[in-house]
Amino acid sequence: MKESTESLNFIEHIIEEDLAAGFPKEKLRFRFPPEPNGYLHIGHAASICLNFGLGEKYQAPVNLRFDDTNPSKEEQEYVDAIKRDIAWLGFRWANECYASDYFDQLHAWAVQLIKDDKAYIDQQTSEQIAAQKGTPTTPGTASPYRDRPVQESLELFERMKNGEFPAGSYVLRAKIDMASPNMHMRDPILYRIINAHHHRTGSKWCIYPMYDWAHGESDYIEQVSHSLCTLEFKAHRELYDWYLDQILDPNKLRPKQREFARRNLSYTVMSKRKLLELVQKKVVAGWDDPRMPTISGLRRRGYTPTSIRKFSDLAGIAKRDNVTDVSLLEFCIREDLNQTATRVMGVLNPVKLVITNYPEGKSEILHLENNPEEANSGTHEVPFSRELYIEREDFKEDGGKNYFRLSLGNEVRLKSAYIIKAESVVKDSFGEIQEIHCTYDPESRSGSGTEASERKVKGTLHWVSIAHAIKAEVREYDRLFLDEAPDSHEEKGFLEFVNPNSLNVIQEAYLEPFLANATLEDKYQFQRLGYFTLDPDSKDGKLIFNKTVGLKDTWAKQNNQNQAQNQPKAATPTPAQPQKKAINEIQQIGKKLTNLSGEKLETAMNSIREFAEEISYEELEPLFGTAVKKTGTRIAAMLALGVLLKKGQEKNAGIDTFIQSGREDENEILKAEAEKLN
RNA sequence: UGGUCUAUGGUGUAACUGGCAACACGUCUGAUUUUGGUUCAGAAGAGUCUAGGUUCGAGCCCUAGUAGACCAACCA
Repeated sequence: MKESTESLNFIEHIIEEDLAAGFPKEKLRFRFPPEPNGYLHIGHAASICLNFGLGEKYQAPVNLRFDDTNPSKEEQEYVDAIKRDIAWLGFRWANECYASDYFDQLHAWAVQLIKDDKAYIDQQTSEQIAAQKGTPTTPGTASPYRDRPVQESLELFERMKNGEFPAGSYVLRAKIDMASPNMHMRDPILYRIINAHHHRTGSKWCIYPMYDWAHGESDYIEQVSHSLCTLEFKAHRELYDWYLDQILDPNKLRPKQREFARRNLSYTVMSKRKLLELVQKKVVAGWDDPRMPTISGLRRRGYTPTSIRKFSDLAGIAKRDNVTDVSLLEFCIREDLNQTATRVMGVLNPVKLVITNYPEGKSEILHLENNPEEANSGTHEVPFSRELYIEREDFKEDGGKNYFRLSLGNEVRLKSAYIIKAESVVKDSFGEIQEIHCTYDPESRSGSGTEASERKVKGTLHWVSIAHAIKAEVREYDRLFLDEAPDSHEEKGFLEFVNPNSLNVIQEAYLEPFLANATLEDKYQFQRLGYFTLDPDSKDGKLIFNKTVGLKDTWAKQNNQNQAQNQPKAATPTPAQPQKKAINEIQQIGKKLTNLSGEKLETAMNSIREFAEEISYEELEPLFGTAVKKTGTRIAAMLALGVLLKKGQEKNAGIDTFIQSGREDENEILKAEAEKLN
């Protein structure tokens, strides 16, 4: 159970308020309403976790409802994928519903609307209707068919339903208000003719309800109490309510729509249309490509339901535009996998290491802890022998003092095995290292309890025995886009930011033999490298592992920083930061002034004086009116004024008043500066 | 240019009916460590878009700006 001190998001506040106002808790009901026209993504996870999370929190039913009102875009494949993803996330829906289940009811209500003279049949082209709609700033004009007699509309609607007309020839429109400032209220379309096979109703219908008509009424039919959707539907709310008003039985629950901001993730895109484009243009291998932000992509990549739910929880729900840093998602998966993943060893970029004093032909079985984070996780066996692979990056002939890995003459621990010392290298004619020759300390075997085994050495390396290693393909992934928000550029399409190196395939990695029995469900930590999971492309005899996410790597970070520092200054492109105006700088610095003291204060005041050299009196004058409590800004203004006066600015009434007010202020600094100018 | 919504450290969210701006990620130290992981201890970083106002007191209320988002599909 959650603690009562936990902070609530604004949706939860609304529900708590409703409850406090007397809404019965047992009538709470939610729904998640996807359109089956694409796969679910991490943005949907926000909505799924919100709705189903609310259901769990209040013990309320949550329906899964497919908004399947447009047969030309929707497919059974998507229905199946969506159900699979939600179930995988660990949520259980109360009912599996379809808007198409309500087509008969919706149609009956539409007929009633016509009879009530609240709807009419229009027979203009979509262009004509669009033109009459007006713009957000100018009112629309009425359709010439707006006052068609009720009986005539009724007959035409019936004939539409019977398939007597071609697609696009007639529509049913609500009769609301062509002058409404809300475009959605300008006689919106309720029904249109579509001749396409529907994944559930087949060819029964050739007229299909529009989203607004179907959605709110579906909520009503299911007696959903809180209909939560994303912000772009805010403007639809008025129509949602209008439709409800037409059919509402006052004895029944009236659903209410509330809107929250959709969740964006940095370095990716989050719209089904764009994701579909990536699939269709073969930028990625499919909806479940591990680089995709889809639930199925993340699953294939190795993300767990726990991590995704945790992410949704941490990211929260609010109403402002956002781009959540992907590092938060990565934190969530690392946190989960650190607790649960089995530790193994694998070498991705091998170099041969020979232990010269280890008997040829000998091998032994060592034991590797399955998970140091979990006390009873046990161990598994790993073979050791004279010839091993280690990572090429784990050896340098001369490493330097910050290099904890293997270098000539230095000792290092082989994880769960022995301490070794590098003695020499064998190179080919290009100078490339072929073999590293070392000696080992036979007394130092891990866990043997000997004094030598307890010895502290700086570094520990992972390794595999060449004779025993199994081969596997390993796929490493980088962000799919190079830009933090690839679809936020007006002049460039998101595809221009695709990262050409988002996939790196290692054809032949060497893994400890334990991994031969890996299953798709298993999660591994390749020690010192990251988390990996088996890809479904794996076949008998050919293992393929996906890298879910790397371990945090402070060493790599440190290296990158050093490299950046060593680069000549001209090569580091200074971001084209628009130069702030001097007056703004002064305001900025001034704000913080009252929090500073000593040297910092001195520095700040001096930089204000410097910036003041570049400003005009006209720019400064408005600051004289700064509220009394904003002392910092007033000090800054006083300092700047001092500079201007020194430069020959004439005193005037405004200046005198400002100086006088400063002299009378409680703040010592302000007082002192004002005195100087008096 | 009409309507609607939003604005809090680098990022994402909190802050109850006005009462010392909090948490997480990220960043940076240091300790521990047979994973340069984990864990632990700590630090820096915002005075809440701007300017007024109400108030003993404003991130929160009021006014006026500014910036961004959404709205004119027979899509959802």
